[in-house]
Amino acid sequence: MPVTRELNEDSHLYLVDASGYIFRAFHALPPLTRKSDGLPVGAVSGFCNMLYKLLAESKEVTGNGKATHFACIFDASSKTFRNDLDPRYKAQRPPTPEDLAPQFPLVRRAAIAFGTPAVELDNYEADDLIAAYARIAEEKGAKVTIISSDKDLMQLVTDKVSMMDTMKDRHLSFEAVMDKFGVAPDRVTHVQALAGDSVDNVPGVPGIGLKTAAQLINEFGDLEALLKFSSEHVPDKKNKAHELLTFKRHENLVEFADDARISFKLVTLDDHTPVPVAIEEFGVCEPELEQLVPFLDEMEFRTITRRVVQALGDGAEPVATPASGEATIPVTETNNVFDTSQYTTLIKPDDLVEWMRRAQAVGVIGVDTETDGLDAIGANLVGVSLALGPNDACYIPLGHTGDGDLLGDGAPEQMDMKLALGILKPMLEDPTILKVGQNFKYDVNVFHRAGEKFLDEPIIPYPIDDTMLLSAALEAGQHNHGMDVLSELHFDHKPIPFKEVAGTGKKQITFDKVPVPEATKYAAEDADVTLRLWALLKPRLSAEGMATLYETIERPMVPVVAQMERAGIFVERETLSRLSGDFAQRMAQYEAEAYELAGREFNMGSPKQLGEILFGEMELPGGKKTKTGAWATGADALEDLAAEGHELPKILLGWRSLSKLKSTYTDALGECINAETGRVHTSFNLVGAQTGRLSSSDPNLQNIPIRTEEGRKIRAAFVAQEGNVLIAADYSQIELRLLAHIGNIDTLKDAFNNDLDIHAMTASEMFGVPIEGMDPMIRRKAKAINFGIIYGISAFGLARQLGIPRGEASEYIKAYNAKFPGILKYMDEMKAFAREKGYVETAFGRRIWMKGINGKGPERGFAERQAINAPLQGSAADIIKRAMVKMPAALEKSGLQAKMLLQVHDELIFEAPKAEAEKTIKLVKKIMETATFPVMDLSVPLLVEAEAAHSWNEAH
DNA sequence: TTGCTCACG
DNA sequence: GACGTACGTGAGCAAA
Repeated sequence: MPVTRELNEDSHLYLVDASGYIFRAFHALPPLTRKSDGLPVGAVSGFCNMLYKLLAESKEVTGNGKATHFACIFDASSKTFRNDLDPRYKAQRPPTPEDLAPQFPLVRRAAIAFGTPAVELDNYEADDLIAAYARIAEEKGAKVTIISSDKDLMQLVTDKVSMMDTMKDRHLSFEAVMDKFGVAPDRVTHVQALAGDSVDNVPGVPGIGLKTAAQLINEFGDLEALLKFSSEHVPDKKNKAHELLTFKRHENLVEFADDARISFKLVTLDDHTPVPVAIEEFGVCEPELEQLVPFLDEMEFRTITRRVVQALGDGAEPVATPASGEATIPVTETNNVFDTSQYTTLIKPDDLVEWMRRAQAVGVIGVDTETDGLDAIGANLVGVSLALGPNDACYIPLGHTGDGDLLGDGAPEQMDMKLALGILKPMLEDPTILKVGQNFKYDVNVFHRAGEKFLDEPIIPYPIDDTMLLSAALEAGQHNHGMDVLSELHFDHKPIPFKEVAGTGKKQITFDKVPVPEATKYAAEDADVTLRLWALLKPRLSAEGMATLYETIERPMVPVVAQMERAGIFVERETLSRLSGDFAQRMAQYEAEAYELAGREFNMGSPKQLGEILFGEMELPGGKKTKTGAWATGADALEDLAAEGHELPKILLGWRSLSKLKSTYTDALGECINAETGRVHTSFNLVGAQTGRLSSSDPNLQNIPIRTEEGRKIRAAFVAQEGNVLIAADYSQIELRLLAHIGNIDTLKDAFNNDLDIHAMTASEMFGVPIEGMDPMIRRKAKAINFGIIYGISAFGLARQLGIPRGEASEYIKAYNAKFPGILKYMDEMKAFAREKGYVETAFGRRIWMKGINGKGPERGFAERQAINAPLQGSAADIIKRAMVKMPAALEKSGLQAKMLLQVHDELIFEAPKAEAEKTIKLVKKIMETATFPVMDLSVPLLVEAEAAHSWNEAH
């Protein structure tokens, strides 16, 4: 029990922001469940460890560090007086995760068990109580340490009050606050009131972020002074009222003054909150073993129980722990030693049942599937591997078809598929067991289909984590995220290559033919590596601030995209083969004409032979070499020649486009039609692009032709099935809109807010021509420039794109920068940010690491353009992913049958019953247009155009 | 396997 | 003053 003790100048009060800690621990620490019944206790465990460490340390530290008073402060309920101030406050908070909710009462008990008061007060947040106690302690001359990393508490920092982040083992002092907010702690609330907070839904003033807010407060002193100045000094047409107040900022400060005042109240902690327990009651005492040990025991925390008993007790062994005799090395204690001889092959159902029991006890399991093919939709399940700890992995052969007695022991070679899946299913769907995979979308689909086939109902693994997605969230741009790369990088261990077990080239066999002993080594190792990667990467998520991105965008994509891959899209085989024939005929004509002109036959598909003919034999002028010294025969070069009146290049261009369409699309796509479903099932790579975009392969359905009439005929072969329509919904100008928002460029924002033709507006501004009756060529130039901006423009690139001299392009860029100075500022900021941090960020916090940003020459220029483009392309990717994640539930809630089939970067394709087309379009548009909500409200509207039709060609 | 070319956003 | 460049992908073919 805490003791009563007066506070004076020698006192030191520790205040633990317990509620804040729980949330952070929950996301940062590996999930942990109580062995006996699966009760989730990860946050409780983290809390106990933290308390123990804190109490032990503060005992040892002499002088100011030593705690004389100690208390854990909790939120009492989710509703507080702030909700009455503004109903928006924290209104968008997602519901508490299921496996976190039961831990709150346990953490309160933990605090009490450690002999520290657990304090809370209805209608107030923990932060308010902390503010009140800190004030009281300070008035008595005591020192205060607040255990939290919550920025909302930073306003309390003084020379007596400091903060400590135990997870990062870091003290936050006056300087750290200055660093974060750009103002002294006592001005923090003023800055927050202006900048707002999307996490807590504090409105703030639009267009003012932390940086601007800090500048303004430093200039005007406080919020009221600033608001007063803004309302009293109306700027005139030409002159701003103050150097820091752009017209837009000034306008917003006047218009949203009330929001700012409300925000100020929301962010200001009430340090006169009535305290439910007198501060003198917080006197530190030794925890009482009689109270603490039973609690720790009940939680089944063996390690910490032992520690506590050794530190505080008489050396006696702790109370006996459950006698399960588990020998599993905790997954968190990974090492780099791999021993494939420890892997086991599971043949007997009883052994599998025992593994399921252990999975239950450990609470997290590495899972990998082996199949007889590469695509998750066509391939069959061959085996499953599991891992529960380093070198503690097994393989369950299920569909091996090799001849003979595979193990040579006369035992049955493998378990019955149906029986094994029946045992695995409850574990895979058990909400208290976390399934960890590498590229788990593949395994999700394999399990889904195997369940349907053998158990008459799908197996839907949940909950899951994906090491590939973890790696991409943490290190996009640094390397790719295949298991081999990650294993070598993190463990300096090269897993057995697939080729080693399956062979290569013609002799390659499918996995079902691989002898079980080799299959066990290969497959179990994959599960082992995966689980070790998880133990390494998962805790880094929160530590590096990437948990929200991963949990709200990346991981939820797995089931959504898996469903899209299973759905596939119907493609008319007849249309494709008719086109193939048509193209072949016309190519033959082109070939005949080309041979005639060249004076001999040659391979038109060979750039080498082509170069020799054009620039060697025919001696056409202007030939350029590629970097390897070969003649360049790309479309640009051929077009130049054609423009000079040469016939052969024209023919080649025509032949090339047909050849491309035929080989890549009309021929290849027909081969991709799945025999069972009659549809084409692409594979989406969730980490295909470092910017966060998806990529599509086998076949790539994100590059189906559209720009030419011939190409569109291919798109017309993608159709809805009888009674359905395809719906194509695409974001209009999303990257330019994001440029307007992120770069905070008023002219662009106004244009989008007034629904103007953005390219015409640009042209009008730059060239001083009216929008009405504009020359299409002028608009085209402006459009090219707008695109160029997004790509990190250069005079060279623009000149090439528009076919104009470089000097002219240079003039355009100058004119552009003069008219839209904000964009130059955006570009400089991105470059500077990338140089300093080594990465850039998207709107939703995705990080893209830049290689070579601090290098020199071309390498650096490349990285700089990337730094300009990546936040825009990546933010657009964030947004459409958010829409995709929300979509299935929204459709279901509206009772609509529509299925999402494809994503093409800024476009989603659905198939829906004809009768529901109208309603589906309406809903899809709404979800896509509001995808940033409630976390973010862009300063420009997002516009989605959607249409329904029989074919993809007509729908787009 | 590498380079070239070209389909898409 | 020259360097080299538009950003992000995947696939098929030729040529080694």
